[in-house]
Amino acid sequence: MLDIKYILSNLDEVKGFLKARNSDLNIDVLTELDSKRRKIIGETEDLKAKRNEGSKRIGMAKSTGEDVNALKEQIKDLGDEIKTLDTELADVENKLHEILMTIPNKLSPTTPIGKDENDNPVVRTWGEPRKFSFEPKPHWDIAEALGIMDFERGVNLAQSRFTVLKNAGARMERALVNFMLDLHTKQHGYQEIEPPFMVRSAILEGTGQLPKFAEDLYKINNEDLWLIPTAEVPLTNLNRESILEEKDLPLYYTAYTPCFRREAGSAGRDVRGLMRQHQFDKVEMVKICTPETSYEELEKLTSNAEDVLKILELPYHVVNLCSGDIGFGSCKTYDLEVWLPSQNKYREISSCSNCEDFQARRMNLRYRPSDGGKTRFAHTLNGSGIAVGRTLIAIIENYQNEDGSINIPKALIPYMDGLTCVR
RNA sequence: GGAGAUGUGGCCGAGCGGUCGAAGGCGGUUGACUCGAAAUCAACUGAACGAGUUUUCGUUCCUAGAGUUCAAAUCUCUACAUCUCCGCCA
Repeated sequence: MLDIKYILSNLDEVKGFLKARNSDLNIDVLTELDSKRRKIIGETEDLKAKRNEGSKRIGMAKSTGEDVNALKEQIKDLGDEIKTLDTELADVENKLHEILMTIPNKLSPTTPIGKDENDNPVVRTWGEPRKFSFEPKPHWDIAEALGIMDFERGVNLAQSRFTVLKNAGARMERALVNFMLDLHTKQHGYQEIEPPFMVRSAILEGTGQLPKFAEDLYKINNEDLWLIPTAEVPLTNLNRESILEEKDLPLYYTAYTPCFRREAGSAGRDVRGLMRQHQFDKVEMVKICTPETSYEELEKLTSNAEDVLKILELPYHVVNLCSGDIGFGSCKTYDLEVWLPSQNKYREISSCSNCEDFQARRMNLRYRPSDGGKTRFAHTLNGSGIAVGRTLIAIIENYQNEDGSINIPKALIPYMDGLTCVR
């Protein structure tokens, strides 16, 4: 959520980035609603001050045994007037809040302007795509032949876009989770968290998935609980509604969780294989820091994610998401895209974002500066560290051999009890 | 799931329907004392919103929401959470 004061005093700027985001949201109503709000607050506070004073006088009169009926008569009607105004005020504030909650974040000056994913500039590239002496197969062919993935059984147990991992496949998924968590906790300084996998609506509003993107989420029947679409949600909300001390910042959190997404609107995309599932595993990284350091922290966060790919020796590149492709709550996002030989292109495997104070304002996450000044909203960042299922895909495809076996990346061998090859 | 108890500021803990943002303590900050520290003493010590913006004034917040009243931390109702006992269960 953006600060209403910021919006009203920078209307043109706000309209500019709405346009850059391909949003046709009309924010002119905000001006009117806000002045209406101020007017009602002034009126109701005057009345309340009058009532408080009257009530105080009644109290004093009563203690000296005076008759208070006349005084009561004087302020009797104030209560009704106040109630009417308060209701009006609540209406206006709800309307205002509703609109504010649907306005996307502003953009960093370093976020390129562009229409869609084709306009995302490549920032850097790491590694060389391997030259195959044979036609590389897609991961689903290899994995099914090796008996480490069962797509039919996944569908049978749940529905399409669910998969069963078996034997070395299941084992490698677990190995990757442990490898990533060890890397982030031991090398990168993150605290390991295991959060709830279901959260309340207010929590999803805090990070921005609600109210706008309910159709992407799974909701529990008859309860105010939703399955998390990413660990970003519980991790970022971990310190919500509190005032942190600057000396305790930055906070680094990492967690492994399954993620649940409806994938509404992606019909027909990546229907084969493990690429786009309703349930997938992810190791997430979240940071809470001061405004002064958040862009520096974004660079570090991104390189923490890159380290996973470097150590696993998977070629990738980093793109800077343009204004038309960037997420609702992010000011700046780097996507890591890993090389997939069967598709002959780079595919998203991590997304690292600086949300500045957008989420913090929604969840009332503040900190007190060391100099004792006024409380400020913290900055929040999140990044995949990284998507586990897609890493498994990348390993299978990049490490495949002509005979259908797959080598295990060096760094992963200890996590596989010394297994060097799945055949 | 059933029965009972409880829910006050960073923490502990008072609080008769009236002058309570809330006694007292702990913690924290600053100052005094000290070569320094500890101890001691003193002062200060929540947030948000609105108006003015140098000092200020007003409103709201005692788990959340609703109600009674001129007035609610204090009374009523509902929800949620915690604790104890019983049941069930990984």
